[in-house]
Amino acid sequence: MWIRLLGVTRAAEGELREFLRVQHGTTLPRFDVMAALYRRREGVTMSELSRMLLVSNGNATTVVDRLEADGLVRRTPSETDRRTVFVALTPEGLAQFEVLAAGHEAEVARMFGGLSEADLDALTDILKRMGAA
Amino acid sequence: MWIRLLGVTRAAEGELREFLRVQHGTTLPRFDVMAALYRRREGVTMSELSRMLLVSNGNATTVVDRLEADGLVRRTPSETDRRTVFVALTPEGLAQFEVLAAGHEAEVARMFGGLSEADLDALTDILKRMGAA
DNA sequence: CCCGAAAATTTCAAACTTGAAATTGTTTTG
DNA sequence: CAAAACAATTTCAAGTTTGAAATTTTCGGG
Repeated sequence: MWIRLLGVTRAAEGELREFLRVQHGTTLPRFDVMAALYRRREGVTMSELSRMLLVSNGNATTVVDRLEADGLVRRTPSETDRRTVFVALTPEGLAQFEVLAAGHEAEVARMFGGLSEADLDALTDILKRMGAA
Repeated sequence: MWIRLLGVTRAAEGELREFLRVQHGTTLPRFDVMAALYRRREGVTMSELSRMLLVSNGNATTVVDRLEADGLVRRTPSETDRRTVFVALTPEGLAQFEVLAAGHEAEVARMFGGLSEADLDALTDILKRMGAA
């Protein structure tokens, strides 16, 4: 079961990676960061970001560094705690992400188009319980 | 659904990575390669290996390079086609993998212990159909 | 107030990963 | 047969990822 889960996930990730690269000239980690920042429009701290994406702090730092250099993301120091930094999408980042997201959505739908509603529901339900454990 | 699938898989991968690192001083990619070679005891070509693991050829090369340097894996040139190379576990690799595999098995069982037999069957069934698509 | 523990982030070295290009070898076809 | 197409592997540069160490800052107890 675990082998199969890993296989399906890796194959899907590979297709998404390919899609983002060929159609949009970007990468999966960049997309992941932008998606997290899109869901939390008001901005998140670096720690929150790495927890959301299940990656290390150091990793979040380098991806954000690159996005910031490209003007898609902005760092804002906290007023109340000089250790923390808030990260948020810039207007350019927001605009670019909305294009990406539409394509991404369609690509995911295409990849899992073969599944019935019942399968999707059953799968979501089981995964929810797995995540809770 | 996709988000949840990715989340569950990443979390499980993270736990396995941690387990392999702390308990056995090795890494997930090394384990993956050794597991593939264990399943195909007679040896596989580099191309087969990267197809089995869903990674690029270049990636397979570097992981095998390291395992070979550690004496866990052996490269043997093909007699009939001078382009291809067969990779297989050495006796040391085999012995080490059997220890790793026992721990890995227990760790996977522990991680997914909360699921019922019915859930496991349903999940396996759906994943099987997804993989076929 | 001050010191040590804890927290947030960055830095760093090492490993992993990708995709493209280069290398070498095989096969097909004109 | 020779040239072109195809195949297997490695090399390479760039990016990703990790976990540990370093840095800076906050916070709590003495």
